[in-house]
Amino acid sequence: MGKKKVELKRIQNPISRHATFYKRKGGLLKKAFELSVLCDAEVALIIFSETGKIYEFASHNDPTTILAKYGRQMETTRNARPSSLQNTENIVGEDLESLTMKELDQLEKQLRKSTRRICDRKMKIFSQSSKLLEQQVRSLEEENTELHTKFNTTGDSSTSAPDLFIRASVPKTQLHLGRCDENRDDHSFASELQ
Amino acid sequence: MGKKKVELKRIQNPISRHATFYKRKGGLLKKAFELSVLCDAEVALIIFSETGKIYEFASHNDPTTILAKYGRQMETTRNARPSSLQNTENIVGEDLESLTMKELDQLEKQLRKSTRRICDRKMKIFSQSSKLLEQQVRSLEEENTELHTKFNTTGDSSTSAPDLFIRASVPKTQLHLGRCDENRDDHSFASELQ
DNA sequence: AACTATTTATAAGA
DNA sequence: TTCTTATAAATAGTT
Repeated sequence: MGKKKVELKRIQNPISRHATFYKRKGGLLKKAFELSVLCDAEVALIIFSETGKIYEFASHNDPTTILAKYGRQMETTRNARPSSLQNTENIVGEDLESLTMKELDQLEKQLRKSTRRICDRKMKIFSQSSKLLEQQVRSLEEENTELHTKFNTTGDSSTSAPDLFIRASVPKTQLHLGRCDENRDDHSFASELQ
Repeated sequence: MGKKKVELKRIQNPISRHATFYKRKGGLLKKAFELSVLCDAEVALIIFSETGKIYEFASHNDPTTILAKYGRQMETTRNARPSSLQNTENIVGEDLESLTMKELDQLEKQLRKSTRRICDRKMKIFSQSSKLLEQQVRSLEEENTELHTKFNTTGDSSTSAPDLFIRASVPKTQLHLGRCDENRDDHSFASELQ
């Protein structure tokens, strides 16, 4: 729609290209706005110029929110994908660019779960070792007391001092630790999308 | 551009509204495409119809990627905001809708950091208690041995058994645990946006 | 969906 | 960029 019909290909002359960009950008934004008003539709439009300048239009919410909604919709639409999620471990830090939001979310969930498992495991190891150590202490104390009684000897004060300190710094309630991150929120990013 | 000039407001008649949506949607998508080709610009357009149907156009990458890029750009643009991040604790689980991607990212980082701190703290407490318990065990063992030697008595086998088990299940290397989640990736979501 | 009468967008030029 | 103008495109109302 101009004095001449234009071919649909990249405009070679940089001046013309920029001029056309300026005009058509305005037209596109205007039409996006009109569509949203006339038809009560949700519209998000983002334009990057060659120089990286950004132009946007969003009808109802901000573009990010609309993107989120878009991402959620896509979840249900895109059914079959190269299923790269089976061997999750290999993906991390590598091929993230090619993953959908849903896949990234699943990945994050798995990583969180793994971290939690590791943490749980470490806590369990500690908890067990503590239990055994305490058991050993009790056992030795008993034997010790027995020996003292048996031979009528008085206990050395240097051995009972640390015992008091331990009871003060590690109360029984702290030893029942449960999960490492029991308070984490279970709501993942994608499931919060609106 | 039609037989009559139209007022810029929601079209009341649902039939007309839908017809107009259908036509203008096509026009908008076409123009978005043309702009991207003619001017070599990156364009992302997402349209939701009243009925929730989704229509999209994305020039270079998929809309998600372009919108992610948009989000990153916005970070540097949007400078001053009602600064609700000072009292982070109050936000979690409440007002998330109103936050920008950057703010959400900061929030996530803080939560992760908090979780890590809690975990670190728990590990430290355990580590210290373990150290003290081991110290106590050594001390008691010494005293015990001393007593046995002193009175020429043989040690009870039931007290030395758990000791062996502990050494087997909790090797020294495991006791130096460092951070609870030392292997976590430091790359937050927003900083990965391209 | 198709058909036109019109309105709008915009290419080229200043 | 911004304006002007000739022309191409889009589309409102109708079938």
